[in-house]
Amino acid sequence: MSNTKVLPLLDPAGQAAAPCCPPLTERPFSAQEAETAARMFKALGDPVRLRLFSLVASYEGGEACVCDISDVGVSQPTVSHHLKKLKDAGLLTSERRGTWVYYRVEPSVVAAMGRLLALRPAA
Amino acid sequence: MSNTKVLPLLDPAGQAAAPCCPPLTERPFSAQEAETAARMFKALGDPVRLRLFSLVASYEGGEACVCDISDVGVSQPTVSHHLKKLKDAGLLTSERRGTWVYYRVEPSVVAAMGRLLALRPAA
DNA sequence: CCCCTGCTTCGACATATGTCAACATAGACG
DNA sequence: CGTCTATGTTGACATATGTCGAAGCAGGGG
Repeated sequence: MSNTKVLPLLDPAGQAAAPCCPPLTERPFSAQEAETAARMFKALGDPVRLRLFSLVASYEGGEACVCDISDVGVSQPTVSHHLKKLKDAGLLTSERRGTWVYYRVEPSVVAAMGRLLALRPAA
Repeated sequence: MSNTKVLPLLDPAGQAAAPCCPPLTERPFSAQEAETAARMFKALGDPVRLRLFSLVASYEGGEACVCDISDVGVSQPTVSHHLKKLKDAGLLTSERRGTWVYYRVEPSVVAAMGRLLALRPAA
């Protein structure tokens, strides 16, 4: 269960890993920043994708093959389609090992989304 | 007239806004949890809405009237339409004061989204 | 009282999206 | 090779979404 690296989420210094955007409260987003960030949020803006994503994220070992997470109430091609969207958005990565394809979460991108949502401390 | 719904995300009693869902990594989302959370992410999944949201979030005093943030490249009715979506998702609140309508961020909902994106420290 | 300004709602439209069945591809294993 | 299993791709289709112009509503001054 132990692991090797500290996730960038907890790093107080600005991370170069996920370049997209500053916190929402810091300044208005430019059109291009908004375009980039919206793509990530849109990827999580579907119930089926969100379930698939949480299935991968919470799976033992931090990765899951498609066969492990296909039971979300839609057909197999649809699962594949959604996984591709999550991958295109940078939220998941995939790797084929033998017969199966394993998906895992891309921590830096998720951490960037989290930082983007940070609000100002005290109002 | 339209299918405007009561906000499902805000508990009228508890301001503490029951965070809809556990962190993504804790366990797989149920269908209903995914439905609820996806609505929030979807609201931020459009570039124009994200710009409007960051405009409000970063505006001096924590609030902005529509006239202050209408310059995002779409028509004024479209701005109003997007603000309504953000409001329906529970991300913004609005208040009319005289001639102008002011929007501000609902911090508890944004915070809940942030918590949802938290990754495990070492997994 | 009437009209002007700020904002929302309506109606219409083009495009994007989610979904499935059918087909295609990639390895594994006889 | 042939075939089986696990995934991905294609094509089609219904629905959702983003957008605009026009019209409606609410307050504030003249």
